[in-house]
Amino acid sequence: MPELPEVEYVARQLRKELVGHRIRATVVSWPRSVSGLDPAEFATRMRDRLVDSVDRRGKYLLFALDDGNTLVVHRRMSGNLVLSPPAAADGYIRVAFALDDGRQLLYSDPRKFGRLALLEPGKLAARFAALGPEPLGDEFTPAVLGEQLAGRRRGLKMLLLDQLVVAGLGNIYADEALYRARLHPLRHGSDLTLEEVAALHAAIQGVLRTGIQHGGTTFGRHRDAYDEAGTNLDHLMVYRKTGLSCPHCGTPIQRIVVAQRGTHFCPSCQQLP
DNA sequence: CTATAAACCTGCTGGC
DNA sequence: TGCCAGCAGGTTTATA
Repeated sequence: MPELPEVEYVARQLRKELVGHRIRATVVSWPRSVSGLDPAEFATRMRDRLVDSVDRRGKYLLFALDDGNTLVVHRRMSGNLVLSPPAAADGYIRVAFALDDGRQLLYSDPRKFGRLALLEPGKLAARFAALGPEPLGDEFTPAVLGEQLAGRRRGLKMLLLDQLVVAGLGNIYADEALYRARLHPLRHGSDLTLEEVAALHAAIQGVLRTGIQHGGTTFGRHRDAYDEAGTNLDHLMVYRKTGLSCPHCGTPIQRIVVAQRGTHFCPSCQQLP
C-alpha cells in the first residue's frame, strides 16, 4: 500500500532515471486506469513529451512535461511504477510508456484502483490546493500540526488518515506514528497537550523518514522503480502485529477497527485518559 | 462539522 | 486437502 515513503522512494529513483528523457508511444490496456481523458487522446497528448522534473505531493507522483502539463499518478492500493526490463510483463500492466532510449516505464496494478491523469497547470493547482501540509516539508512544524488538530473532535487515527490534515500518511504509518508518540488512536485531536502535539509531530516525521530509509514497506506487492521490495517491514512496531509483544513493555498488541480500518496499538503504552 | 457506508477491484487468508 | 466467503485498504461519492 503505497504511502508517502513508498511514493517518495520511487520518485527519487524515477527523477534520476527519467528527467531529460522523452516518452514515445503510450499503450493503455485498462482504460479506467486513465482518468479524465479518452485513452487514445491520452496517448496522443503524451507522445514525444520530455520529462522536465519528477516530484511528489502527498501520495501523488508528479511528472512535469515540456508542454506545461503534468502527469499525475496515484497508485492507491496495488499500483507500481517499474522501469523495464524486469522480465517485463507481470500480467497486470495497465499502462506502458516507451521511452526514447528503448526502456519502458510500466504501470502495473492488479486491483486497478490507481489512476493516471494529465492535468493543465490550473487544474493541477486546484487539485492540490486543499491537500494538507507536507509532513517532511519546512512548513510542517509542531505549531502547524497543532492548528490542524485544534477544535477537532474526531479521533487521532481518523485525523492522521485525512489527507487534508496531513498529506501522505496511510494506515501503516498512522498506526506507527501513534505508537511512537504513545497516543491512543481514539484520543480527540483537540485534547492533546502541547507536549503531546510535539511528540506526535516528531513521531510522524520519524516513521516516515525511517520508511524512506528502508525503501518503503512491502506488504505483498509494493515494489520500487527497479522492481525491488522495500525492507521497512522489519522496522514496524505495531502494524499487523496483533497479539505480539509490544517492543517497549511486552503487552500484546491489540487490534481494533476505526473507520472500517484495522488499527493496531499497545493498550498499555497508548492509553485513553 | 461529523460519521457512516458503498463503490472501485483482485489476491490472499482463514474457516469449515 | 479444497473450496469459498470475506478481508485488505486509498479515495471519492452518497447519505444522514
